[in-house]
Amino acid sequence: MKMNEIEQKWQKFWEDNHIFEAKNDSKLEPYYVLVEFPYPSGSGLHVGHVRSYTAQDAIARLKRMQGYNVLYPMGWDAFGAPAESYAIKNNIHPKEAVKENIKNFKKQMKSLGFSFDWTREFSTTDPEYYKWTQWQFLQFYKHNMAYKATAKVNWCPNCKTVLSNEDAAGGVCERCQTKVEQKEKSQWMLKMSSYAEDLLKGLDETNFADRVKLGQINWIGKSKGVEVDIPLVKKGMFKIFTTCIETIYGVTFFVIAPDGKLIKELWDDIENKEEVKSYIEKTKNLSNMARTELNKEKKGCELKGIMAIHPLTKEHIKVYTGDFVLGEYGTGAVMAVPSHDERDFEFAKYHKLPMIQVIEGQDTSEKAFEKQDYLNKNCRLINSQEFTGLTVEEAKEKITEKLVKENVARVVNNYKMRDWIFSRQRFWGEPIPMIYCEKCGWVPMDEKDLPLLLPDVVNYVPTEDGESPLAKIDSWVNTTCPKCKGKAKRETDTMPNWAGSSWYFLRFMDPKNDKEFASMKSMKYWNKVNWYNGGMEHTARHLLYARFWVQFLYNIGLVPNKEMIWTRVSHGMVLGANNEKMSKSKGNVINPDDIIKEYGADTLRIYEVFMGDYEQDVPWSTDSLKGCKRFLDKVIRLKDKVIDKDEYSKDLENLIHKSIKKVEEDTLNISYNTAISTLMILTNAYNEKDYITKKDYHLLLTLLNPYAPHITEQLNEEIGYKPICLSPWPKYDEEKTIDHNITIGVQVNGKIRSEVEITLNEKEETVKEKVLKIDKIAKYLENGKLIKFIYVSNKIVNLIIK
RNA sequence: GCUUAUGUGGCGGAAUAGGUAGACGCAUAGCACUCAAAAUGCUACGAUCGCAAGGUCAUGAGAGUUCGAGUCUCUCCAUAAGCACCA
Repeated sequence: MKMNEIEQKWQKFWEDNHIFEAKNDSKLEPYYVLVEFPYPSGSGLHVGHVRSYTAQDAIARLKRMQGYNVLYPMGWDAFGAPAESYAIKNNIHPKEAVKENIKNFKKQMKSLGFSFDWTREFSTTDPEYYKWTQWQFLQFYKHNMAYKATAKVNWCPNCKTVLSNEDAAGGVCERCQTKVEQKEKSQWMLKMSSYAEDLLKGLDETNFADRVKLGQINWIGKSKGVEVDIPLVKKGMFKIFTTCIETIYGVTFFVIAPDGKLIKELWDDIENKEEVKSYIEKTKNLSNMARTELNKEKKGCELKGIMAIHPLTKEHIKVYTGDFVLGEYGTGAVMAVPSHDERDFEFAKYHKLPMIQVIEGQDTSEKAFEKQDYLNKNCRLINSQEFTGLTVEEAKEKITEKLVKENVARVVNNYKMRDWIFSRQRFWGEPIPMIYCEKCGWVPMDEKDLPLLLPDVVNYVPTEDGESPLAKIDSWVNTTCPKCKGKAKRETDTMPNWAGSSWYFLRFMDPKNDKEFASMKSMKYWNKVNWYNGGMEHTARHLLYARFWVQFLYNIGLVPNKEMIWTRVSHGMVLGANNEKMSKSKGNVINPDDIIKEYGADTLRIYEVFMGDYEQDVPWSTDSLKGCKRFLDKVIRLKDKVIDKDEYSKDLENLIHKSIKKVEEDTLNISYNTAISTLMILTNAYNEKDYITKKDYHLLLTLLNPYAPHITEQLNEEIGYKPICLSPWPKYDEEKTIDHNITIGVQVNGKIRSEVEITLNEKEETVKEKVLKIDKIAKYLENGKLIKFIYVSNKIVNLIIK
């Protein structure tokens, strides 16, 4: 039988017998294995996809054999800009393009024999699915978690289009290389910032890898500090946020953001309005990149007429605006301590402002003495009235205490994480189900009218002023207000790509439900995603969005757990043979179809997990792939050595039990490469024998099955066993994995000189006796005296000889 | 600049409650089989000195702790990814 016939035969068998279909009403323990569902691009499945799908497939198959009711689903994350660009270019409706691509992806996946439960398949672009995405958006809105606000977008003045951060990388438009501008647009926002603390705390209820947790923590960016009221000489006040309250006596000016609310509040009292206005204008149009170019010189502009009062010394202090202060973070204003902050230092130098050193330990005439250098070094305060002489750490506490007591400050936390900008000026996304009525304002659509379908239009190009293409379709835009029934217009922005992927794992638990996005009963049964795998690039944002979404649903009582994902693992990329990212332009792309055709699906699967550490990037090597083919060929040839005997060969027993243990542990421990090498060792051991028993062979095939399911099923059938996919995973006997005779190293003065064979847990005396009898060791003893005999049970012998 | 990760043969990588570094695979070379090739099998394969026995040096660099360090501590260096004025 040819390889591809074997593959097709078993793929058909699995499908015909519904082997991989998960049951929602099972009595068995559930196990939910999830891989990030792909964006079905026109270029087809990437060998990188194959790597993670194979890895997770191995887990799914193993867990199934262990008797779990395994859910291993697959679907499509098919909204997004690439599909839209493709559609514009080829003049085809994205819906059609997506359909084609999905078909191709699915065919490729099936040819690899992944054990997905295809009965649960869906695409985020299915109206039956995005109906619920829209419905959930309405819940956000109804619980005051969605609001409209102006936010900056990347704008290409040449293409007349809004760009994503990715497309605006480096501050230029990816398509035409024009400099990207910042444009203010009114957009829907989700109040994610209010979940910052919960998202941090929730991490304790997960089993994410440390580096994944860290990614989440960094993205949330919590900092603890003090918010201080700063009164103004004339009238009013503003607030500043600082994490370094100990430097408050070093304040020589204040800086407020040019882009925040604060400057507008102070506007009336500003005397040099023209100058300030032109500064604001100048910074406003700069993209973030251009702003960082100004890094060297801290310019900015004094706010004449505004004079602040130092909260402790009561001195009068100047106020500036400067674009290094961000309107969106903290209070949008900072206290400037040039002696102890590099940015403030440069600003002060530029404006020739005074500096006061308040922490001892370093000269501050040339550069600031910053917190990373003075914290926890027992540095003491100077020039700080009654706090002089205290350590930085003491002063932090005492100064805060005083300010809080005087009721001019509060201890607060700030987070880098902002609210989620939820609008996209694009066609190919979920329409936001909101309606604007002149009389009633923003009104949510009636839930029973969902889904709000994307219209079939011919032109997907955004409008001249950056509105979504939907804005051009009058028949779609014009509607009636659900409240007053008067004339109204639909929101024409669509949701971001992240929306559909924020809850898809819940839908997989109950994909056909047309009453709710998923029933509580199903979600309670499946409980949590046991194992979630995806790329490193998604560990920060996608995971954070998904967790936020789930926590919100939990808080309004719609999901059973605050965290619905238990373990998250991130895989490394598969690079081209030249160690660079695979790309068409570099000509280093490997198409899995070609590999399957030439070497077979099982070979590709084995190679993908054997190629290296799963969490690290690895370059492609066709030579190594051939080695995996050789391994499978060896397994096939072993069949000629099989004798009809239904027990393990005695001399293989120990190795067999060790192998079961190791393959099982490694597979569930993301050490796929060593699981394969264990199987290679077992195969080599079989190969050295003149014959092996049927049972020996069946065992090898079973252990190998999660990785190479086709050929193992075939060989297994040929020796007369029932299908592996219907058989249990073998159990190992701990007692039989133990080696009773072991060889350990013998060191002289810490250097390996010989070895000695001992029995397990052998007593020191007899080991010593044996060691001293070794010729080589005896020789060392002739030239010196044995000072000390070190024996670490079952590990090593070390003789100290002088 | 900050954060994180990673540095082990010609290559991908094994090995961490500190205990024989280089498992497994690839590449390479020699041999066997063959008219030949492929496939397969056997042997060698970190560097270096030596005919050999054996020795010396080796896990990015340098120190340290230890009977013993790829693994622990400190100081550097390099590479990659992410964040980039977060007060």
